[in-house]
Amino acid sequence: MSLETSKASELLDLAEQYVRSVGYNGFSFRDLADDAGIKSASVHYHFATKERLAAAVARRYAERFFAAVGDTADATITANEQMDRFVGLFRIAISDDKRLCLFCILGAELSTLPDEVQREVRQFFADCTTWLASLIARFSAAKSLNGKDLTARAQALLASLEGAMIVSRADGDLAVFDSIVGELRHCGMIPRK
Amino acid sequence: MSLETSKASELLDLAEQYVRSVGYNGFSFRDLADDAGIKSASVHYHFATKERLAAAVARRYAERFFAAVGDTADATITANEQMDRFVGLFRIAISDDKRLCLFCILGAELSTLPDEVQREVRQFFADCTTWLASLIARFSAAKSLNGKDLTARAQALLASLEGAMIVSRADGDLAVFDSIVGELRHCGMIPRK
DNA sequence: GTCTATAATTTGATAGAC
DNA sequence: GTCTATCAAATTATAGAC
Repeated sequence: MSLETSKASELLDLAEQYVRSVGYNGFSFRDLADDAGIKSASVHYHFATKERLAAAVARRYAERFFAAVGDTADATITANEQMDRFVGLFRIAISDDKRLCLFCILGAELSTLPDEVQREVRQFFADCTTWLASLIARFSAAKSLNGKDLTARAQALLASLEGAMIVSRADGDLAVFDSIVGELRHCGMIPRK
Repeated sequence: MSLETSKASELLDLAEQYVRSVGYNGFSFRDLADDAGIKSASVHYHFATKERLAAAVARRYAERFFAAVGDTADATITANEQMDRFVGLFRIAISDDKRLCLFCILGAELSTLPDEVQREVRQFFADCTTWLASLIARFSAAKSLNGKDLTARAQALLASLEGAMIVSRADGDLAVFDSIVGELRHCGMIPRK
């Protein structure tokens, strides 16, 4: 269960790719083991159960995500730039083969996930909403909004981006994602200072 | 395989509920059979394979969906009312226990679905985009938009609603869906004549 | 850390009786 | 139309050797 091991992190990488492609119920320990060049029993040495593996994948994904977008209190980056970073992370996720953002697919699968994984999913959406509300508050156009309005704005934008990945992948064209982002900017859902 | 049979349509009902709750990979023929009070072997009499069952569920769902929203050329209903119908169908889907719109979850699972089901998913999103673009065109605010712009608008709104269901369910509060719809109206993504 | 071997269960699906 | 019986394969997971 040592996440320091190179094999453990390799398994996390592979598991993340699997989840983002086919979901939690769409891959097995054997698929994972084959890709990693070991036996499925050996996967259990690193991660006792599939639930713990998926929870570890989710936690690492969330940590990296928030590390990548940065702190909203960071004064060395403009609100515009930080919003571009945020949107950019979703674009990177969808442009990676035919995959989605991890929490988009886990969110859709929510009620079939083990408890520990469900908690990670809910936590990510909650944290993401908080982060986004805090960023939106930095835009002058949002100066008149109270906390509840900011949360609503944040959830709407988050929802639009998650949905954009699904619609874009179904169409098979990354341009659809870009087109939707363009609409979100145009209508002010993605603010511009 | 006779979809006229009452048992076949009961199985479609149950399968639809399963897919909308736990996805295509989240339930088995035995789960379905138990709920229907028959044996799993008997399910195969009505639907030869899981692929054909899921495809039938998807086709029926799409047919009912477009029948419920009506024809965009129908002059007996205003564009406002028809948009409310459209949004309302998504709200009904999410307010049904902890379920999603069928194509939201199938869209997320896309790359793990059998070919026939994948085709149904792509078809629904394509048809839904066409329908929505045609409706949006009826609003005066969209009079200056060309076909490509209308498609982009339609895809953006469709994506936002699909994502709203995921985010709302993760939060566990239907009010989140309503709040997001409020934002979509406010920013003009959902037009108003 | 990885292996072999295996357990216990579930899966989608088929054959054939009633 | 539904059943019993069964299949082959896959699943998560464990025990114990190396």
